[in-house]
Amino acid sequence: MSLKHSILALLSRESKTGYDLSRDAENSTRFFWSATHQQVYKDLSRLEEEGLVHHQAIEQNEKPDKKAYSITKTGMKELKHWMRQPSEPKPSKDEFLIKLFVGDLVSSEILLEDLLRQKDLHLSKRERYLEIERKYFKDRKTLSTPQRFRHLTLRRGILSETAWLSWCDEVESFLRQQQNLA
Amino acid sequence: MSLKHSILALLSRESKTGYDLSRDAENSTRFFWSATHQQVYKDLSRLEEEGLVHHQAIEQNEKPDKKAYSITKTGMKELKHWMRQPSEPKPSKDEFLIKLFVGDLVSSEILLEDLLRQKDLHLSKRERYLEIERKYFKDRKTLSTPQRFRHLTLRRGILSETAWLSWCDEVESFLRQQQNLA
DNA sequence: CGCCCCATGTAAGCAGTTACATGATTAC
DNA sequence: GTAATCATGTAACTGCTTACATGGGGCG
Repeated sequence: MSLKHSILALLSRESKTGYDLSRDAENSTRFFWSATHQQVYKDLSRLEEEGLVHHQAIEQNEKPDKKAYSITKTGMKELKHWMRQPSEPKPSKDEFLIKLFVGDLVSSEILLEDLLRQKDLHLSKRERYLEIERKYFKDRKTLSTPQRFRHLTLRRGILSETAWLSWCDEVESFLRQQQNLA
Repeated sequence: MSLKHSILALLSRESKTGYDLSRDAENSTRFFWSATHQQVYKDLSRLEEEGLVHHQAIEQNEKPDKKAYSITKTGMKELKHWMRQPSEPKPSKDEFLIKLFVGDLVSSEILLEDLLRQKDLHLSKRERYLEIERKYFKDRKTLSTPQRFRHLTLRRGILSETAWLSWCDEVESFLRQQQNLA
C-alpha cells in the first residue's frame, strides 16, 4: 500500500517518469522507501487505472521515448486523505539479529566479520547523509517549509544510523572479548 | 527466507509448537521478527517437508491436541550454514516518513497528533525493554554466553527506540513552532 | 569489445496478510 | 453470556522480488 502513496507523494512535487522514480528510490529517499523499477512501473499502471495519475508520452531522439507521469486532482485528494490516517509502525525484521540471538552456535570470528561489514555500511550511509545535510540544510533559518520537512526525514536517517553504530560498538567489544577467551 | 530461519533458530533451543512460536513472535522477539500464526504453520509444514524439522503429536485432555516441533540434524546444519552467510540489511519502510516528506500538504495539527501517538508507542516499547533488561540482564558478569547474546538483541531494541524518541522530539518542536506561526 | 546509462516492460514465483473456520475450557 | 486462552489450519489475495527481454548511445 505505501509504495503507491510514496509515488503519489513524489509526484505531488513534480512530474516524473518511472525511471526517475526508481532512481529516487535508489538514491535520495532510500532510507524510508525503496522499490525496484518493475514494481514502480506496475504501480504506476495501477494508479493510472484508478485515475490517480496520468501520463504524457514524450518522444526523444537519441534516447528512448518516455512517459512523464503527473498526479491528478483525485490523486491529490487521495494522498491528503491518506496523510490524515494514523500511521502504523511496521515491525522491522533483521536477519543479523536472529543470528545473534543464537550466536553461540557459530564461532565469534564469523559473527565479527559479518558485524564489521555492517558497521562499515552504516558508517558510510551516515557519512553520506551528513554530507547532504551540510550541503543542502546547513543554515536552518533560511530553509523553506517543504525543505525543513525534507530535512526532518534526513535527520531520521542520521539518527538511525548513529544508533546502529553505537549498537555495533557494543556487539563488537563483546565479540572481541569472546575471541580472547577462546 | 528469514522467517524460516527464525523458526529454526528458536527451535534450536527447545521444542515448540506452532502456537508457541506465534506467541514468541508477538512477545519476546517481536522487535526483530514478527509473524502471524498462519504464516508460522505454513512454514512449519514446509520445513517438515524439507526435513529440517519434525513433529511429535501430543494428545491432551481438556485442551486441544498439539504438535511439538523439534529441529533435525539437517535443520541444525542448515541453520549454521545460513548463519555463516553475510547478512543483507533490509531497507526499512516507514509510512510516517513519507507523510513528513510532503508534510506541507496537510495541517501541522494532524501530523503532530500522529507523531505524538507514535512517540507514545516508542516510549512504552522502550520502557518494556528496559524492564526486561532490569529483570533478566541486570548483572552482566553472571550471564551465560547464550544469555549475553540475547541481551545484545535486546540492546538493539533499546537503542533503536531511544533513537526514535530523540527524533520524535526534533519533529515535535518543529511542528509546534509551525502551529504557532499559523 | 564490453559495460554503463537511458527507458520500458512481462512472467513467474515467493512471502506475508486478511478473512474465514472450528471447538473445548476457563475466567469475569 | 461473552471474552480470552489454547490449538490448528484453509483460501484468497496483495506486495514485492527475481529472472528475462529489448535496444540505441556514449565511454574506456
